[in-house]
Amino acid sequence: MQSERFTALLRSRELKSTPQRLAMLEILERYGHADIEEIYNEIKEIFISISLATVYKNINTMLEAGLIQEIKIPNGKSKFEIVKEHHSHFFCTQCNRIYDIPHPQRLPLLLPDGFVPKESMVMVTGVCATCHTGA
Amino acid sequence: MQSERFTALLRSRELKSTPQRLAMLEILERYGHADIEEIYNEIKEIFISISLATVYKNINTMLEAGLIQEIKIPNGKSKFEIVKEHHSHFFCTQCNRIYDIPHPQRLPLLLPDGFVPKESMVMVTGVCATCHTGA
DNA sequence: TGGAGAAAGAAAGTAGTTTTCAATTATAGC
DNA sequence: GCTATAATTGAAAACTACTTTCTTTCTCCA
Repeated sequence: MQSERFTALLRSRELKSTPQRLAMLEILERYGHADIEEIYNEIKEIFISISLATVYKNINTMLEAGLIQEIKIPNGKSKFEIVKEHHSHFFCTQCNRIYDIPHPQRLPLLLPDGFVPKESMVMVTGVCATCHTGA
Repeated sequence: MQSERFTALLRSRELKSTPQRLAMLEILERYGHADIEEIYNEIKEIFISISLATVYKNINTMLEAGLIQEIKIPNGKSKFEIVKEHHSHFFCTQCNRIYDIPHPQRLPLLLPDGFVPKESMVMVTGVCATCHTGA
């Protein structure tokens, strides 16, 4: 079953596997990228009395565990995604959707002497194919 | 005088040149990158009774006018900077400072068919020279 | 330099997020 | 499977960041 995977994922980071967390991960996987509001609205369909505080707490717990990551959106609310291979993001300013795009093989970065890079993030804004072809 | 420049800058975007806005621009220039709190604390030294609402309103006004821009910080508060030539950012996770770095000449991006890029942002995290050499 | 319109300041209001605490639940060990 | 323990949940209150409203003051063009 699907949730076995997420249970294993949670346990691998010493987090308890609760139905609420499993549902959140399932939603994140289905959406690809979702913000707090989207997650809360979706999960309420299953757990009618879930608290928004639980959603926030689990987001923070899973962020700290490195299970999910935050994507800061230009002039918008943060979205979250399950951590996977390193990639870049395309943000469509028309439909507000986020798309994963391959991360450039080599970012030709010119860092000043002594600067030690750890991670690089690329965010491209523009218009996606669906919006552009006027669908 | 210094403020003449900022007055011209504000007027070029049809914004009135007020002492508060001039001070904010001066602070932004001096800091390079500053968050709301830093701006507010600095400007209070000059305008003891300035309202935080004024700072927010001016930030938003100048953002909309394209005079300044927001930099979203991984796990941190947004910083603001005066708009200048396109560049990338380096965020030192040790001292929390932002550094401007040259934007890669050519970002080797692989966008799906039909996607039209408009802007690209690169954020590099790591440790800056000052922190790395243990200064 | 007078007046229209914009901006400032103060205070109240809103949104988003975190904390607290009692009750419940997951899981490791038996 | 059952139990103990520690973590998680939900509800409410609290907190922080930001915006709105309203009145007063300021900018700047005629």
